[in-house]
Amino acid sequence: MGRAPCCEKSGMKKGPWTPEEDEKLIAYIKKHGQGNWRTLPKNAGLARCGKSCRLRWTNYLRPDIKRGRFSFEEEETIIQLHSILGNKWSAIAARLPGRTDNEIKNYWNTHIRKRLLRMGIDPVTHAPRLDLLDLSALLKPAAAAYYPTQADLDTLRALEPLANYPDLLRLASTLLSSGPPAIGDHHQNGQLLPWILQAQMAQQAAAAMAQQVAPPPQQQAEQFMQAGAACQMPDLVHMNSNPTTVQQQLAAAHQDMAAAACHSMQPPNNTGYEVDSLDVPALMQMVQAADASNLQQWSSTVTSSSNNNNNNNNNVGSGVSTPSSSPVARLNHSTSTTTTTYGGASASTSNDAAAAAALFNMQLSELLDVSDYM
DNA sequence: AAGAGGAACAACCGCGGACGG
DNA sequence: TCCGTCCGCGGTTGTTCCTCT
Repeated sequence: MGRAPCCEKSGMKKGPWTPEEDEKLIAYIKKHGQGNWRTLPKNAGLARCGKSCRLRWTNYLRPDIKRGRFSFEEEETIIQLHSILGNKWSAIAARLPGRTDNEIKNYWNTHIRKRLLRMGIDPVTHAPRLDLLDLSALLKPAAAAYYPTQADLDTLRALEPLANYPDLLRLASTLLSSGPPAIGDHHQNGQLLPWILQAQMAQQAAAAMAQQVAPPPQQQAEQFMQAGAACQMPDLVHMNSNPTTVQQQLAAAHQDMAAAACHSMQPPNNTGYEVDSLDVPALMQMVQAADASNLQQWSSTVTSSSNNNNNNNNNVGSGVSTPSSSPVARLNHSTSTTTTTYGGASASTSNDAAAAAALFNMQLSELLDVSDYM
């Protein structure tokens, strides 16, 4: 299959184009328009193959090409579209007026891809890179105050099943990247073990519940709501002490994770972003309402959303969100949901799973290095 | 100031679908 | 239906520019 490269004929020039060649090509296309690329070079007096002419024209000489740095909105659009379309550069370029597929592809490979990798996000799947999440690193921030024992390492090993919940792991990654001080606010002296232990309890409880006859998701959500209400746990530091029921354990873990999420979602003060005050109780209630299966379902949304072109999807789990002002947001968001605040947007929704998803949904704007655009 | 290494970008290569004879 | 050609796409390479030491 395939065909022989057209440029292998003798006499065909390769390499960078000269201004004279550019002028010839532009003049010819202005006069005759785009047409048969194979015969064009001969007619235009160019010692190039038609393919080379076409690429030069479409990627560089076309008058409607917008050159220069990609705007933040363009970049966000690219990431959003890439999470849906994959490496369909031409399809992505079709939604970015003035940008060529080649330009977008190059920009992706040289800028965005590296940035996502730095953030621990797989640029192919747009999911957290589980292979890079070294759970032992969870202990490092606390190492100064707490030297891990063998039992702690066993605890970490027990956490392995959490890989089923990549978004929780992303949360852990975010915790790591946000550093000990933010965590220390809720965990004394920056110790992560309480959080880890609670996550482990959540995992065990989820397994225990899975062995029971699983009620419908809505019923499960109600159970968690009730459990959350039964637990008096505004005290985030001590709420993990002696939970007496499976539901309490789950609720406790969920609550602590919510608290951690609240902290992890607060961008550093020097980003220039303004974040509305977080309604922590409301957030915790949402997390309590979202059972493990819902979270898993939410996580799986990433792959399902990339397999269909459901314009109603909110891209939950993709790690990418888009301001409502962007072209993609106009495409994908049928509601008037605002994404500029973390807590308020979801507190009023009746869909608990979606609310939890929104809770964990990271703002791309904050994840990206905004200073590039300052 | 000069060289090395990395980043950025333009251009090339190979493949495969579409289409007409 | 088959075959050859055109065209476009995605991946890769090569060159230039920039930064750091």
